[in-house]
Amino acid sequence: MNLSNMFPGNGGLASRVKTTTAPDSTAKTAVGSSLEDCMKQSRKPGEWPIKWPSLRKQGFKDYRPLLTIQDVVDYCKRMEETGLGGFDYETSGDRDHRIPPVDEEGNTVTGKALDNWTRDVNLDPWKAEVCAMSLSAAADEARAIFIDNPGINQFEPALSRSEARIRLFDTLEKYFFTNTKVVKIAVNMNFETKFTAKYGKYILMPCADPFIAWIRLSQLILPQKIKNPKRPYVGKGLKPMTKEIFGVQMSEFTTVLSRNNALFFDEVPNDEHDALSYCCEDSDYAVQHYLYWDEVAKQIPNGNDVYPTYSEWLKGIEMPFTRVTGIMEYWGMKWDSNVSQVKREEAQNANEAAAQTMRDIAASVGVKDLNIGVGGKTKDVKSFIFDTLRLPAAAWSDKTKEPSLDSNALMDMIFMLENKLEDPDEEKYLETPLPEEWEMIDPDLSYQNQRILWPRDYTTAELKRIRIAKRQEHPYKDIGIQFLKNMQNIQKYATLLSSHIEGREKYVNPITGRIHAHYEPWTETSRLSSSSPNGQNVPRPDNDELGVRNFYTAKDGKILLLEDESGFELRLTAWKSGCEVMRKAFRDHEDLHRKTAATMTGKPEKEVTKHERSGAKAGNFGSVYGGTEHALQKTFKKMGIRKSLPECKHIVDAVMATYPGIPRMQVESRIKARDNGYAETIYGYKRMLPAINSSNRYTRSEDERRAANTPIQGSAADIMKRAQNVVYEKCGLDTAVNDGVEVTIWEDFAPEIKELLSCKPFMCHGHTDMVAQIHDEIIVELDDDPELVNNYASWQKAVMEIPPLENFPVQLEAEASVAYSWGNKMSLEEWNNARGLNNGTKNSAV
DNA sequence: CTCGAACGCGCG
DNA sequence: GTACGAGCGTTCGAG
Repeated sequence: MNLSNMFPGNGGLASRVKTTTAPDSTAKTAVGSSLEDCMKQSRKPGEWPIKWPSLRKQGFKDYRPLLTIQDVVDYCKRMEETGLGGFDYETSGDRDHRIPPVDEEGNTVTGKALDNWTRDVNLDPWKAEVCAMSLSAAADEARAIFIDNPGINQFEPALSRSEARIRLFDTLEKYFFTNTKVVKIAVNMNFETKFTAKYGKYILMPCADPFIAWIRLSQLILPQKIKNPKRPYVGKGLKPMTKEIFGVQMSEFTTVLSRNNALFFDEVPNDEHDALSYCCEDSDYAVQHYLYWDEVAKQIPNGNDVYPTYSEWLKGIEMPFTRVTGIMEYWGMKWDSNVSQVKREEAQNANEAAAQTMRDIAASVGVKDLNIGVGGKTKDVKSFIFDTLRLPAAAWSDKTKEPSLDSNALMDMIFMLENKLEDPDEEKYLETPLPEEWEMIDPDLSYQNQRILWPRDYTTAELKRIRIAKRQEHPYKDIGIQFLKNMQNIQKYATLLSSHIEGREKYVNPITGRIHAHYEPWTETSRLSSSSPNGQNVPRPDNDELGVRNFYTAKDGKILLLEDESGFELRLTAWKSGCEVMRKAFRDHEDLHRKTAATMTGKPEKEVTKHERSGAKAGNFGSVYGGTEHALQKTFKKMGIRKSLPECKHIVDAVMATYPGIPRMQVESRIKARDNGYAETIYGYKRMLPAINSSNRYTRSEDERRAANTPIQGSAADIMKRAQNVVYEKCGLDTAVNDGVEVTIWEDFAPEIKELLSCKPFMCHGHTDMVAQIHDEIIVELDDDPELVNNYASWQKAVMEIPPLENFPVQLEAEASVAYSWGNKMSLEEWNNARGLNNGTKNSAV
């Protein structure tokens, strides 16, 4: 073919590569002089000496189309030779969703509105198709496959487009996705995972996502270049990073479209240079970035044998995990709009009733038409409480010093009114017994002057107690309490309504009837975060009269299987702290909270009450966070329990005395973090702690608590990621087998994982689908088939219970529940009984 | 009118 | 000033 057609005289790809690198004399090093500047600075703790890979010169671009299935098979062989398989999809709205990006007046939208349109129409796997894609076996070369674009380079033109697409993905499944000799590389593989799933295929190991690599590495070695640590990916997409690392300006999507008068990529003629280069560039640079950043990652050692460097951690855990977020986003969870509608009206009525009561109370003291707002916390309401009624405040904001009206403060204000307190600090005097003769004592006088009337001298506390007892009731005590209680109500229902009902309902996908929560790994501890809507903060049934979790249901003919790591963070604390008491407690299936309660009360364990145990439980959890008695007191208040500071201190002390490894771990973690400048998880994720050696005591102790907590919380995240990677892998392997593909299992998996992956195929796309993760819990949607459900549950339990390291001192334990709607779950045993399967676990799979 | 800060609340 | 991690809705005031 005549390549000169693809590279027109001016502005062609080859010339563009030259002009972007050559004239820039400063671009001698990989990322330009600014990087040198970064490295010149004295190394702070946690910064590694990195030998940056030298900039490779961009060669002649060998970009060509593949026209037949045989071409694709042949190129897969080529990728097998190099071991590299960059790939990338171009997607366009399908026949039913080709809505032009115009506003109500017919003008083409731009900017943010255009981004939203693209996301909705072109990037949703339920509304769009893969119209073209590319593959790359090496730097500077790539192959494009045009399915829908018009022109002479169409893939298998004799077939219908849908048939061509199906045949293409079948071919890729057989020779590419399941090929253990090729690293499947995609920038933002979350996206590729979703569209691969659309065609029922899975991206199997080994695989990599350079986007994850360059951000994770930047966090460690180029923190100066991350403007917003909470969104470390901003400004770090493929195009800006390619410009920064390789000095190459990649084509812009919108430019390609407008040059070709196209609204959708599949309208760009495939025999134009634009279509070919745009398509191929992404795969080419996916490969180049992968090779570049892996050189960097290899230089960062990890503190464990399983993944000796950051490179192994990235390749084994973190990059493959983008497949997991992708598959969970693809499936989402079914949302029952009918039930939610009924409950929404219920909440609206309750809310309106509370608002009316509040307005009536205000009117009764002469304030007409009080503006309640949605949540009952407008400044008019605040003014009514503190200026009109003059109710005593219970807490104040640190930043603005304004009185607080959160649920704790409301509870405390009611308590203060009931007990005639004017200041929240007076609460402690209520514990002081009131002398019998209190009525005849004037606490404002002194014993010196009152020898005749006072039988004895009184302590300051007693005098305070008497003063409180002698006080008049607050003039607005009754209506004040009534008003505050209605505020509590309105707050509760307003949150449920706006955040959890309306806030979720608006995300229901019209095609699937499901909510596809978004997941991201960019948290400080490497946990997942979820958004749009957040799928990880749905109210628990014990705290939600409306039962929002029940709006999430299994599809007809399916069940939800919920499997959680029991006592996850405490088990990891037992590992990390080396605490023998804790390890033994888990080994012998003792009740850890009861043990703490026994220390706390001095009672034998079996005499501990439920109430005492729940106090100890809060203390045990608090210890994982480096907690103090102040924080514990707050936690109790949230639980509706009032405890004094000394009581809380007593609980904290009891935890430390029961499990002496915990305070030891806190000290050790702190020392280690001071030396390293970072905290590290079980498999090697590192969190920088820039203030760990700060002279500011407050910020330093913040980082010290993080130093103790991150290895626990982050290790939990690492272990969940490994488990979910295995779940994705198995579903992909079994699905491929089901498609008649011969599969092999990636050699680098640990032996126990290999064993679990190689059991008889029983999973399948569309029948055993991972739909959510909530930090210690995996939710899958399974066919309502007892044999499948029991096989799956015990298989996944085995995966979740794999010892994280050799000779791991604590056994992980996973517990399975089954639900038809999320809020109504039963144990697997209960479900089996309900299905008449008393000896449920027929374990043919494991 | 838009945007960010502050607050408050849901989750593990 | 006193707990780790996260996202979202409301209100309000600044620009």
